[in-house]
Amino acid sequence: MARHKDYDRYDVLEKAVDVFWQKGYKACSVSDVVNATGLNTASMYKEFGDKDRLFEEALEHYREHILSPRLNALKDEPNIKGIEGFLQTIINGASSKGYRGCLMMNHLSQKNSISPKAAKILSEFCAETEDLLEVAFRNAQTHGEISGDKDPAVLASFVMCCVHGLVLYGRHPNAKSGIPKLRDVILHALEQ
Amino acid sequence: MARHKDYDRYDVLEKAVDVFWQKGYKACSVSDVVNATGLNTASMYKEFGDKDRLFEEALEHYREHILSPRLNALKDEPNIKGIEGFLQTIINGASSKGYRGCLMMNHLSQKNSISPKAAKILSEFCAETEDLLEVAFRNAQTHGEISGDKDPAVLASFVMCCVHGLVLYGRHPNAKSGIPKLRDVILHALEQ
DNA sequence: CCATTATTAAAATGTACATTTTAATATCTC
DNA sequence: GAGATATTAAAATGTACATTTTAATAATGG
Repeated sequence: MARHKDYDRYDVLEKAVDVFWQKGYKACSVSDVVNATGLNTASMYKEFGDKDRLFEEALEHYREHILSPRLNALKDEPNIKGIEGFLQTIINGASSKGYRGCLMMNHLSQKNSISPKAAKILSEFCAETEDLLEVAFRNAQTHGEISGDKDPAVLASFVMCCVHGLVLYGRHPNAKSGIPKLRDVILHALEQ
Repeated sequence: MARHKDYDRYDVLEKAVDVFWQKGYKACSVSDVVNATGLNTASMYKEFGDKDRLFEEALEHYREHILSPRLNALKDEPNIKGIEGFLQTIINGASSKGYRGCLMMNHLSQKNSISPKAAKILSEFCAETEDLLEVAFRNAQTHGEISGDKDPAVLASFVMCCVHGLVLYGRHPNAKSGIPKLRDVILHALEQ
């Protein structure tokens, strides 16, 4: 048998996520990832195949370890409370200093530059989130937390749209201080 | 004296906007622009200096000929009607087929890849738009179109955030059909 | 129509990058 | 510890790209 790997796949992906997040797919070279991880170029290619696969794995890692935990709140409490908690998390992020947006949403406008599989990962995560929101809104309606007139699908779409907006709007350094105030405006749209 | 140019600056910029819009700054090579315009590489560099300046000029062209006309509605009618009209324009765009987002907002998540001047153009346009919205909201309040309790700056920030959201959310082919329905939800957030 | 100057076409330069190869080295099993 | 096999370091390959240069060509004013 042969020696063991000198690196940890998890650690490598953490760093890869970091660099892709910071620079974006096109502007992030394999060398950048190699430098950030300390890993050897050959090992990088042996482990991941090519840059596309590396990015796809980084996206999966990001979803699993960064995004999914945020959805758990929505899964555990599929009601208004869960929705408000979810929204608050996004707002806290978007108004925080050094905010870098979301690795996935940052690449929505670069769908043509990434691999089809990577593009699919983005789309599917967004769709999954919107589905969870819709379920939560439907529950909220059943329990009288929101008006029966509302369409849960439309509200889910609205919140999703706001999330996209917050994530992008949070990139304006000047706008940050106003972001927390948006919470009540957004929630008000759900009422009556 | 010497011969005249064989190309038209306006036409070149139209095409450049188109290609940068389609591919994004990093993924769009100078050759791409050269091919799209039919212009010669040397002429391109003679006319614009380098890729950064070309992109900056494309952004200015885009602002002047594509974005500014949309703001005129808001300038001409700085009130609820103007705001609703502005929002409707964004919604129509985002729900249209083959939507490519906004050349400026597409690059918000790539601010690190573009020149500082280009980044400034993005920021300033967004700030200008938000200012116009705030003025319109203030007027609307003065004329009793919205409640006196509301903070015009917060509402402007909210609409701006929704615009960012619509522009990004419109990139999901599946979400398109639901976008027009968001109009009423967004407007409802402004009421009472 | 000539001299001037700008525009062009095409090739050249140099760099950054994705990816591969080569050679050396480490460690696991037996 | 010997052999097998994987991991590494470092150099090499080939391509894409931003930018420059060279040489040829066009058209304008006098």
